[in-house]
Amino acid sequence: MGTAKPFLRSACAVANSLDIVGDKWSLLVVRDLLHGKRTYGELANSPERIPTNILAERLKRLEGAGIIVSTPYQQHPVRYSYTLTPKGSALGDVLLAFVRWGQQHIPGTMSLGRASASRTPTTPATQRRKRGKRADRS
Amino acid sequence: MGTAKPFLRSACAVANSLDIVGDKWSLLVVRDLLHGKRTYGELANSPERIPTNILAERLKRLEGAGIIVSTPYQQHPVRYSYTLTPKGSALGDVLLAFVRWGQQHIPGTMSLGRASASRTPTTPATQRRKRGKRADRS
DNA sequence: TCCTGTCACTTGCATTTTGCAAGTCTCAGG
DNA sequence: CCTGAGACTTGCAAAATGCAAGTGACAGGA
Repeated sequence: MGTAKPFLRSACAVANSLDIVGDKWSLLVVRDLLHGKRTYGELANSPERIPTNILAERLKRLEGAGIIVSTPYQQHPVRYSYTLTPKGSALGDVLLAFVRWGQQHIPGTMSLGRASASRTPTTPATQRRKRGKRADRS
Repeated sequence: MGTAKPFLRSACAVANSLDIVGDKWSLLVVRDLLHGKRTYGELANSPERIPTNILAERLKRLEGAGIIVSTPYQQHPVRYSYTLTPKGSALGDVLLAFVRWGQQHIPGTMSLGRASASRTPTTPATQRRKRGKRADRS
């Protein structure tokens, strides 16, 4: 008997993509991860101020969807470091499309850093941000 | 001088784009419009079956955002025909990025028609679908 | 004329999903 | 012991979403 409902809404790639990352926060988390952020705190401190409960839920969802992986970087209070899988990194192209559209059609917006794409002659990768600006000495 | 808060969440182009089309339905409406659908009924009959109240609201929102325009094609019971503005058509690139990502990473998905982009050597535009009137009771 | 049907929306809720604030846990430092 | 920071959880109140049914204006037929 048939594979039980393979798709949520239809077989359309767009519809299915939106079922995974089609909300207001998921792609922003991916953007931050693409920019090198790795911890919960770094993600929570992005300028958009994602509510912490939503961040926690999105991280679980994205992991469940194979877009990110979490690896413990500390044991006792288990703490995870989040990074993109190839599937997640591939969303860079989508991000880039949004950046281009936004910059072109929403006055005043800008791309805070680059969104990494296959081979695009934009942003000469001249950005080097020191990580952990508040590297607590501990 | 009111502190004209220009941005909802931040100046990031991605965040602002998502504030406009970052929900589960808006981009599907744009997709259909890009595929040539023009009336409320055609949009409502897409395979994803968007709830009619949401469709009505999205159309208003998209028009308010300058992504679509509605022109009456009939007077007495005023009926509108919806079409994309250049700003809306430009979302084709975002759609295309989603299609590519979906096809690559979500097994079984496909692009129902093409999403129109600048210059991309994909999908030789070989689809011609006639609008059928019988949809229910199959 | 009256009845039926279609198209394009609206309205009324019930269910979900956000968002905000505050709380919990664990460990470090003083 | 006390305070504080990091990483999450929990508790709701406030939207947003989804479903079904309703409405208004005709077109077409009996």
